[in-house]
Amino acid sequence: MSTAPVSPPRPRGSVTDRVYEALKQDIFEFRRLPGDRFTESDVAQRLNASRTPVREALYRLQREGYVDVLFRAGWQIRPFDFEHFEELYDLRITLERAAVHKLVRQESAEKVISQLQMIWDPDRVALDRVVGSTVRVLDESFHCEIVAAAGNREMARIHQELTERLRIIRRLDFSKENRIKATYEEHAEILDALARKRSDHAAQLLTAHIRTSQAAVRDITMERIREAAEVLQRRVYAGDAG
Amino acid sequence: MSTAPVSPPRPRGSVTDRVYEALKQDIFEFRRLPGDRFTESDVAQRLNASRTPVREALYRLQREGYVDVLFRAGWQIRPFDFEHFEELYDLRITLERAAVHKLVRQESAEKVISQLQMIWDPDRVALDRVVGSTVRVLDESFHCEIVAAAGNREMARIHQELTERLRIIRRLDFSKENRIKATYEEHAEILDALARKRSDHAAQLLTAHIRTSQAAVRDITMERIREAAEVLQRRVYAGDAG
DNA sequence: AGCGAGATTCATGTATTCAAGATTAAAATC
DNA sequence: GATTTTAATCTTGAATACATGAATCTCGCT
Repeated sequence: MSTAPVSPPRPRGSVTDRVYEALKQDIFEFRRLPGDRFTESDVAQRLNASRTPVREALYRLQREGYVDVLFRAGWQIRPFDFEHFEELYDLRITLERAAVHKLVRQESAEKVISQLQMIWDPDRVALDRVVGSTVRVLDESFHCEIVAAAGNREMARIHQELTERLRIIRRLDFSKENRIKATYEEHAEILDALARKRSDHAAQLLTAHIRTSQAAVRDITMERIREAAEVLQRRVYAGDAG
Repeated sequence: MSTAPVSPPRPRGSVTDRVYEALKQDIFEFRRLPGDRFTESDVAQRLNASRTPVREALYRLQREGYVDVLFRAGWQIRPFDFEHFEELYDLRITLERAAVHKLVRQESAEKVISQLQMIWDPDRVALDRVVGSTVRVLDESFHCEIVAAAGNREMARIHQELTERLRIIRRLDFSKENRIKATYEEHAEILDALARKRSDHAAQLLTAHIRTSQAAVRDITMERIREAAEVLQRRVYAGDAG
């Protein structure tokens, strides 16, 4: 017993992975809307796969909270539940606050912090040229790297999952330039506090930073969902629906 | 769109669920040891099922961190990684501390706290008659209910998962009577602090409580695993192995 | 005996088929 | 016309069959 693993893990290019990513994109791009119902065979046919990998992908998405299975009656995109998103944000704050406090006690902290400071120096960046989608990716990695650097792998994993689940609404935050500018400034402040080992202050700034983003997103989301629904509706009436 | 779900969720008695529970029990009871390798067909034959539900159960267990799939080379019980358990404990502390601070601000707090106080009053319980396995269940629900009462469902869900994953080693904590007595006293103290809305104090007590349990478990676990391994070995030599 | 090439076995990943019951539509009745 | 009954359809859950490639074993060779 206790033989070490010898072969590589599941290959990246599996059908299951492809279906999983495609479905997730569909949900993220609002091509499937909260409440929409569909069947496994539907998805299988659309994505040129059999039901087996489709089912595996759907179960993964179910565990991650994106879809629900209705016993012998198809699947459903989990309806938007804003209270739930609020709770996700809350949990994110809890985790990142804890991470900050852990981080200042790690030896590797300085290195990570100074690396992040290179990226988030508002003076070195042409703020009016920054693209929103890029900032979203950078913002995600800012928060994830802070948590990862705290040294608790499980915490980092949960936080990573949270980030994925919040992505669907968080990216709306970077559609306005003032939010982009604010993000740079706030990140710089947080890093400054971290560099000085002022973990309490850093945690406080981080909390405010996330809360701001949370509030901004809350304002925008409903509007966007309604827009997407209208576009789809129009497509349906024009006879262009699948 | 937006049709409400009409049929009940997946029935409890599904083959997948049965296989899932059986495998988890095997792992918890040390009938399958960390490092052990096995195949899907093995499990299917043993549990009288086809490979399909076995695979679904295994993937669930994989996501929860109990097993690994080796590409085209079978499955493996994830080797014991004590650092990882330490991290799980750490995360548990983080979540429960946050929950305590949230809890004192909830209106429903008083009710939950006084209910728990009924259970964990050391004066009302014949401590020498308490059974370890019962205390473990009660202890789990003590911590879970505090987190649940804080009002963040996602936090409660993650905490619940943590509890499950730690169960395999946590139950070893209640095999000695002094730990049982200490558990009652510490829980009572925590509840007292909560009732007085001293969340800082409660968080501090809770942290110490969990750390104690963590240390006690750390001492016992290795010994137990070795014992289980010896028993199995003996069975193998006696020709009684499956 | 030690070693290596090739065939074979066996593993998971995927596709297909079968089963049971929920949904839906039609038909029959009041 | 409204409502109940019934039959056809459709859905997921589970079992089985097939494909692909890794691991292993055999057999011949040095």
